[in-house]
Order: sequence, then structure tokens, then C-alpha cells
Amino acid sequence: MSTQTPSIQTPQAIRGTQDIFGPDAEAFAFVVETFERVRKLYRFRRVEMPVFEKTAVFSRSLGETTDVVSKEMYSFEDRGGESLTLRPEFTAGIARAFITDGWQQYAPLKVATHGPLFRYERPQKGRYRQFHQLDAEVIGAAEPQADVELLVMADQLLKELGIAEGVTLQLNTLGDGASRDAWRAALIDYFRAVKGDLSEDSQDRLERNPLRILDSKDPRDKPFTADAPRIDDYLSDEAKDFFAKVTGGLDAAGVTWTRAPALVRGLDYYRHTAFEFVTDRLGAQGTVLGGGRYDGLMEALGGAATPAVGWAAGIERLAMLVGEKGQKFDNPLEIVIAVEDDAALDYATRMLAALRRENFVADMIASGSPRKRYDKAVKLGAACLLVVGMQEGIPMSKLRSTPISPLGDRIERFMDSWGR
RNA sequence: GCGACCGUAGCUCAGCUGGUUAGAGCGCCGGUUUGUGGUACCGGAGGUCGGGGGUUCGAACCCCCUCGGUCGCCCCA
Repeated sequence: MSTQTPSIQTPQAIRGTQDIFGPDAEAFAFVVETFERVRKLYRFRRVEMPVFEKTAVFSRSLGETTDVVSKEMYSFEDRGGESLTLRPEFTAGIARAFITDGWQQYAPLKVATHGPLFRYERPQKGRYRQFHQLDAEVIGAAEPQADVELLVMADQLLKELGIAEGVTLQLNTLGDGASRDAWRAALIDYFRAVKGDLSEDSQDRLERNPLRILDSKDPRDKPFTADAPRIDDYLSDEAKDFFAKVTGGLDAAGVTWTRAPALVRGLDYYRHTAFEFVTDRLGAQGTVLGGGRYDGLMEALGGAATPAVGWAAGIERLAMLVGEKGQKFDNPLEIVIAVEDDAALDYATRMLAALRRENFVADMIASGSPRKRYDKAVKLGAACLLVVGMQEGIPMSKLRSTPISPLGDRIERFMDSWGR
């Protein structure tokens, strides 16, 4: 079988990339197809975005100090000396397009897309360097109804994928800019007082990203996180009202949710609503879909202030949950032709083409030892087996098994028109 | 970036305290049988034991480095 040239060594795949095949590939396709179907129900318009952008698109919108920008981006110079970056997320590029392509005229604009993203991270379960996401955004809508619509769509997507069980919607609000800043300051004061007793990670977070201390997994931090200042005490009346309308809308639409006061977003541009659909079935990578409102992003990119909400979902993680359900995606072989004599090959080829033109899922076995072709054909597990051979110098086909209708009827009709 | 475990045939794995030419099942290829819903038997191809270096009379096995995988931490979908 393998006659490799010893002097040439095959390059290996890049770490953290995947060659998706078989049931995994089918589950992946199922996730994308379901997303496409649901997105149309909600009238989200499909967009295709470039895989790379000028580096500034991401560094300005995500924040220079975030881990994603400072150490996880695939950035490089092109031949003109321009710094480019493979997209680590969708939102920044879509925001850029909204500004540079005049999409303001369509506001409020509902868009959806999906495709590969790149992050230089250590691969682990459900995390890759080239990974794939579904993405949905509503741009130019300040109303909480936009948040609600996005969440209801996400909820329906998970249900139609058949994986909603065991997945919970965790919901929080970060308040408006002023609320968020006040809360953040209070958290810093509170944790600074006990800094020495916090984990090393959290001591570090205190300066960089104090909100993150709240969902620290380190047991040393737990005693302090419980009594930490809560966002609710810092929300403006407007922010409270906004959040109440979001939760009210979810209740009206029949979407169950859980308040998660410690849920924060990693990226700087988030305001108000933050949410994650979380499962306990994927180990450490439990977030299956996440997002929130990012009213501050457009200005960070030099555009007019524009409210927006969005979410993204990891296709690999969704596909893993789908795969766990044991769903079968292979399209079953309806008819297989076993060619037991090479003299009848053209006859069989003509027949196979005719079958496929009649929309049969068909295949043919015509290689290897003629005597073993029948067994090979049987092993393919087709509903129907057709043996082709020579009889007195004339190619002949014999139907070896006829399945029950309606497939059997279709095959019978085909055989009659073929002339048996 | 940090930590733990793991890399033997296409796949799943065995290989004793380091000891001749590294094995099995499945799969693949061929032959015989059977002559019709996955038969049985026989034979065959296929392995730089992830890669490199070291220790040793001798390394798949011990040590170091490296590449990859898996699962955590960080971060994040």
C-alpha cells in the first residue's frame, strides 16, 4: 500500500489545526446548515467577511492590553510592509465594514456569518488555533428588543440542534459605561484590601482585568468573591430598566435564563447585556455560545457612536455536543452495483449514471478481484444490490435485493424503464 | 506562557526486571471455497517503534532535547 519515498518527509499539519472527516465533518455541516436555516427565520442577512484585516482593526477594538491582541494574534507583514492579522473574531471586522462600506444606511442591520478564526493558543478540548464560529450581530439598534431577538434566536438554534438539554443561559448586565466604571473602581478597592490573600493570578488580574477575579476558579479567591461589590448596586436607573426589559422579553418569548452576577466579558467593548450558553459536558471549555452588547465599539474604530449587540458560537463545540447525541448524518446508500465481469464495465457505468440522474444515492464496485466484488458491495450496506455480469456475451443486470417501498417502488420503476 | 499524562503497522492495541530477524485483531491486496444480505480457509503487502542525541556489549523499553497528541491553568467561543 504505502510506498513512500524515504528521502522526502511529509510536512505535518500545523498545530491546532484540524482535518475534519467522517462523522465529525457531518456534525460540523449539520451545525452550519441548521444555523443557516434558523438565521433566515429571523431575517438575518448573510455576509461574507475577509479572513484578514489590518492589524489595527483588532488592536483598537479589542483593546491593546487584552491577551487576544497582545499574545494570541496571527499577525504578519505583507509584501508592502503593512501589518495584517488573521481574524481572531468576527465582530471587529463587521464593525469596520459597517463604517467603511456605508452599511449605516441599512441600520438597524441584522447580519450573520460563519467561518474560520485564528488564535495562537495552546490547543485543548474544544479549542484550536484555527477554529470556526457562527456569528450573529444586530448593529444600530439601541433597544433591548435587539438583545432579546438575538437570545431567542440562539435558544432556538440550540434546540433545533438537539443539544439544548443541559445547556443553560447565563445572563448578566455590565451596565452602561458609567455603571461599569463605578463598579470596576469598587471592585478594585475591595480586592486591593485583601490582595495578599488572593491567588497569584488574581493579584495580577487586579490591575489588568479586575472583573475577572469574580469568576476565578482558585479556591483561595472564593471567600472574597462571594461578598464582593455587586453590579446591581452600581447600575443607573436607565441600565436597570434596560436589563429589566431584556429579561422581560426573554420571559415573554419563553426562554429560560439564569442570573449570573459574576459573568463578565473579556473584551473591552462590552456594555449592558452579557451572556453565555454554558454546558457542563465539555470539560473546561463549557461556553458554547457567548456575546453581549458592545455600544462602545464603533467609536473605538473611529466611527459614529452606534449601539450593537451580537454573539458567536464555537462550531466545533456545538458539533461535539451534536456528536454526543449519537445522531447519524451519513446519507444512506440506496443502491450499489457490483460489476463481476470487466466486459460489462461500460454497461454498468451507463447504468450508474442513469441511476444518479434519477436521484438515486448510488455507488459501484468494479475493482479488485471480480470474485470478491460481491462481498465488497454487500459490505457497503446498500439498501439494494445490483449485480452486473456477462451472460452469453451480453451484459446483464440482476437485482439481488429489493427493499420495501417507497425506495423499492422507485427502483422497480427504474428497472422497468431500463428494460431489466 | 505554565503543568500533568501520552506517541509501536492504515486503525485499535500487545511487547516481561533492557536480551536473537518487533507481534495480534481489524482493514487492505491475491488465491481457493461458498453462490447470495456481511461465509470459511490459505497466502501477501505494510513498521526509520514520532524525530535527534546519550547511557549500555546490547534500547521500543533508561536519561536529555525536540516535534506532535490529550487534558487542565491562563485566556477565551
